[in-house]
Amino acid sequence: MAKPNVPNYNPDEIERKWQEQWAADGLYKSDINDSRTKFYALTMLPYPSGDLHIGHWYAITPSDARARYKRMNGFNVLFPIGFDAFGLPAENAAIKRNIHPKTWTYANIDRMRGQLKSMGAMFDWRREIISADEKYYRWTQWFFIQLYKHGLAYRKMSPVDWCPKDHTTLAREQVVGEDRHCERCGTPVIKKDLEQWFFRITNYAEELLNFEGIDWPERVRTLQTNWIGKSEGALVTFKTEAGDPIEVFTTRPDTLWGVTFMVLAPEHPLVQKLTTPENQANVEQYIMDAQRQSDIQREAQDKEKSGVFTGGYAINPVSGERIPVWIADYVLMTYGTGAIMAVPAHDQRDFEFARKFKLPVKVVVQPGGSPVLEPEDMTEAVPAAGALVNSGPLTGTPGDRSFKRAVEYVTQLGAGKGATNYRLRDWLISRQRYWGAPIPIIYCKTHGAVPVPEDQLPVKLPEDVEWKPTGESPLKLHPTWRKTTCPICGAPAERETDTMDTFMCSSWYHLRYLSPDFSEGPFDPKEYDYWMPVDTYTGGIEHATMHLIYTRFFHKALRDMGITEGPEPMLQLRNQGMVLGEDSEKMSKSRGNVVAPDNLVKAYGADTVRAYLMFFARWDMGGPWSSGGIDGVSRWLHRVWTTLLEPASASGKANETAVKSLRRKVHQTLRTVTKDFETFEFNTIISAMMELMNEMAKVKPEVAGSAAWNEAADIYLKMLAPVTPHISEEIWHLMGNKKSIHLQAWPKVDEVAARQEEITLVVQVNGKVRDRIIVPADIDEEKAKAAALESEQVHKFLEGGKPRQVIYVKGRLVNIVM
RNA sequence: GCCGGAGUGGCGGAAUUGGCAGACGCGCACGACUCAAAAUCGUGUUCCCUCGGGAAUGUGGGUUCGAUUCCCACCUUCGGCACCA
Repeated sequence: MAKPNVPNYNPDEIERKWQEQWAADGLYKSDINDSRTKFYALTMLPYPSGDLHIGHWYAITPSDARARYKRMNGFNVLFPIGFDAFGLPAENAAIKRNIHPKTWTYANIDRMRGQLKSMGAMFDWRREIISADEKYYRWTQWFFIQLYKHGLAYRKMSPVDWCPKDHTTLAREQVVGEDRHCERCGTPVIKKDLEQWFFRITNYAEELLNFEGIDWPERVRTLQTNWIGKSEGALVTFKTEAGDPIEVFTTRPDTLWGVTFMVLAPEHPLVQKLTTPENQANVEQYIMDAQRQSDIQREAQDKEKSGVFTGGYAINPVSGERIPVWIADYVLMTYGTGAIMAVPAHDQRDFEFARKFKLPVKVVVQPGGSPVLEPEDMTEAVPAAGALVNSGPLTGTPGDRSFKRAVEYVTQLGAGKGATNYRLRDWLISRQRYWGAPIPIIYCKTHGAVPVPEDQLPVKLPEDVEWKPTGESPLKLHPTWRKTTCPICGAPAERETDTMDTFMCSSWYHLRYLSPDFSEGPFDPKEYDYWMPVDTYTGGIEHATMHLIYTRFFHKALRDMGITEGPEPMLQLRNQGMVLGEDSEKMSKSRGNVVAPDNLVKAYGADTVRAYLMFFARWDMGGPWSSGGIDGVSRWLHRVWTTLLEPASASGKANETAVKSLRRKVHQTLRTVTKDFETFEFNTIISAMMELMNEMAKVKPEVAGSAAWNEAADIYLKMLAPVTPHISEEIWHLMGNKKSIHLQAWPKVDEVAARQEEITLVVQVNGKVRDRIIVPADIDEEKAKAAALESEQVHKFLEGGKPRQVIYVKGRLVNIVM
């Protein structure tokens, strides 16, 4: 094995040693430095669930490697870490084990901090944040108050999704699946009416659709765009016979003359008034059924249309026709106005409803080229645009203008206007939970909801509470906590007992990293001016429609208050994929396919785990773990160790071509590694490095000791440093260097050395490769073609015939077409 | 149903975006070292073959001198949304 004077590669020992040394040297302190360009690399902060799992390693270590690469490129890099420490799992776990959520959470943080340190990442631990710390949530509460003062936080009674097991309100995004179950525990959710706090994220719907100037993955932009769900149409007001307005949103104002009935959501406020006595019983029954339906598991997608007639009528404002008003659960109170105009001829859902309840179908659009539509013959709706028919004064309007003319017409009539509707709803932030930041509001009999004065923040979360589930907000049950006085009049008053959604905490954590101990405000403006915006944000795609929309909204809202600057908080976003178990299934304890990083680090060392995670899959795709695959990476690092450290066995006579070809390979590799770091293509960084090591090991007997060899070793270690920081530091020092490798500059490509002097020209006949010839790289077209035609291999296939065409692709191939 | 990914050897994956398909690694086979094994090193490894070649990147078509790459249709699969008016 190793020669006597070369130590064995012992990852455990050197990793521990260097981690301590780096900490002692303060190697990774990131401070403002006006003489250097900043780079803010942010990775999504973990939730302290107990142990760091392989997914954390997969998200964090390649991000760390890239941050290190940026640092070696001269940037002053900030790569901070912290813990998203409030939230439901702490309460669930605490209940199960009968320990206080705070105890559980902070114990987990201590363990995970140690595990994070074992990664050897370049975190500046002075900047660590924990969102459950008082010094943190003081400012979460402060932001709530700013949003409140600027009219962006409001309270309303609202039917909310409620998990009967977790006893908490769920956001729409926390209710998943066709059966609408709780994201965390899988229990089907029920509805409950509660007074809740909301943020007006919908004010920013339009701006959130604009991704100009930020480099975010297409996928995330599409997810967010669909989530916001913009549609253009018109708001049109129908009137009941009693004169009450029923406003509807339609994307097809051109079909207004085709309305044959209206449908209200069962919860619509006008239902009671519209319902005639003889329909009362039916309507009430239907509303009850509909409510239960949302309570019980909902049936599959192709549910039969259901509904009942209220007995009431409305007047079509454009035609004056008398329109029957129905209620049905396919109309949702939460989208649009909770009422629709039904045009069965041109909308499939309305069509099915009309057929089922024998309501009339009236054709008002005749698509060009198809036979004249006859309502009684139709088997489905015809949603296409076309010239208007049976449409009063608009009859004959061509399809490309009918939308616009219809909007103009209802506007003139005073019966409506063009409108934009969004699927996005305001952000519900109230949680009837203990382990969160208390909402800093005081309710006074005289003054209503009063924000807690800023100098009284934080509103501290009491520790002596009953945090086990009772169905009430735990803070409500505390004997004294809620009792306080009104900040305005001093009269006895009560605190809000709900806490905030943890997405609120994570909407601004990137700002707190800037100055975690700052007490004059949420962040030190000096730090903000230097570090913001975030240059690269990395994390999971699962946050596309939650955290990543909330944090954009937050930034924009704060910008409008003059707290932040610029249109967006994060300039570039990249998502990593997921590491699956060896069985290609999602890792889970019940499947028994969980890969524990701690064990891997023990067995192979952190460097190997880091490199393997970068190597085994495309980072944005992820894939199944392979316990055999990691051996290949481990072998490679051992090879790096011995190849660079063991003295050459034979006395090398460095011949010129060997030196040249080594230098060429080194600089070509440097070029691709540099490019791949920029583009997050981590897997090909490792394979290029492996390839170069294979080459170096091969030529070592010839060139070891030469200047070219020393240069190769130097560049190799610097390229390795971001990926595997410990082994590269150790070899670097064993080779006699004194200063840390992590303070070295990224090497520059020597373009002359990298230049290929000879190339392999592929010679094809009719598109099939028949020969490969070595030619000078700068060969011109004439010579290349001539050389190709001279090839004996080619002659065999030409069979004496004359080429019809000869195609030359510079530096690549000649294709002879017969 | 709609939107968006993905489909390449036994396996994970590469391919400068229209130009040598299968880099790199795993696995496997053979060899060297060893009494032996492990480790290490070396060689080979898409399939078929009559050893001349031929076929092949989910399937079928198209454009092109040339297609993993572009276009059309379809299949499989993974995510997201879903009675959105």
